[in-house]
Amino acid sequence: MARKAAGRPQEETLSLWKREQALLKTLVVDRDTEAWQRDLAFSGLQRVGGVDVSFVKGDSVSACASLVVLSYPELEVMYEDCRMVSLTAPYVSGFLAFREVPFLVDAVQQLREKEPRLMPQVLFVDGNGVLHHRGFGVACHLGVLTDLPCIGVAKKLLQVDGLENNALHKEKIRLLKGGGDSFPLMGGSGTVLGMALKSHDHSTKPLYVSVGHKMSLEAAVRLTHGCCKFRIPEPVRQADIRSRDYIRRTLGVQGAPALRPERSKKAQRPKACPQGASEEPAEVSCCVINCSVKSTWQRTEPTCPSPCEGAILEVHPPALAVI
DNA sequence: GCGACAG
DNA sequence: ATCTTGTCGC
Repeated sequence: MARKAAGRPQEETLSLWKREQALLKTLVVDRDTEAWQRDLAFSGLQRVGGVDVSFVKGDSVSACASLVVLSYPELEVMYEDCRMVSLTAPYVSGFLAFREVPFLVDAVQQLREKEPRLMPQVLFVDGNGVLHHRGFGVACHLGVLTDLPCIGVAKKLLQVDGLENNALHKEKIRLLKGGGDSFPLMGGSGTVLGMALKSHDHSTKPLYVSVGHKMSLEAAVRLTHGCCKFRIPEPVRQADIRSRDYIRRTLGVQGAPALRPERSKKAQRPKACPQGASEEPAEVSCCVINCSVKSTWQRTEPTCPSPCEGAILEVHPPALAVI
């Protein structure tokens, strides 16, 4: 049963979301905080993570959230966690995080509790970081809430603060010679918001890299290039492939195209395969912990008839918003 | 009516 | 994000 998309949020909700973004934005660290980030070979970096959310085609509510961890520099998958989720917030440009980030935070929290040794040292996020309407895209949001270094990687240019995908921009793209070449994306205020990166030699379309959290733009661009076997950085690419595959396996061969949420419970088992122990991946329990952030959407729209002001009393890394 | 629009 | 097969090229 394909559920309908939630409509556009009320203006009041968008105001609350903007306030939350403004508050959390003050916690973003846009410089290198780890030793490996300043090393030319990234020595000390062993695990890179990627997250993604894939959707069920006729359904804008059912989706698969995935978190993968790859070894660096080999880029082999060490950990994979896919789970079906029901999205409550609609997609609104500029507010992507309110739709997807609660489930990604949950996935990181699971990993932190069950397999802390596999915690990635940096997370690649499908979407922008500070290259955003209000300087706080999904990569910043996830970074602040998890306290992990994050890199925003978008496939299309978000045209904000004077940035335009115009003829001049396209010409700059055409002038990129080989993989690793990039040019700065300067906002109207004179600030460099991100970089357009040719992720490998034969890629026509660039990647738009921006700082998410706890990492400089220079290191973010260099590491992104270092994680690209193909156009899309391998951590995000694997998260995407595996989440889509998970949906196909879960909803595919059943005959009836109807969604069966009860089946997903059985399938909720992330596999951890440290050091290729055996062919059979170790089972990891996967109970969902309700200690992570409730989305503002869930707090205000369906459940709170009276405006609960979305007051945030306390924020600290990992910055978990508390009502 | 027209352009914009991360995922 | 998703709708969609084969096809052309390295």
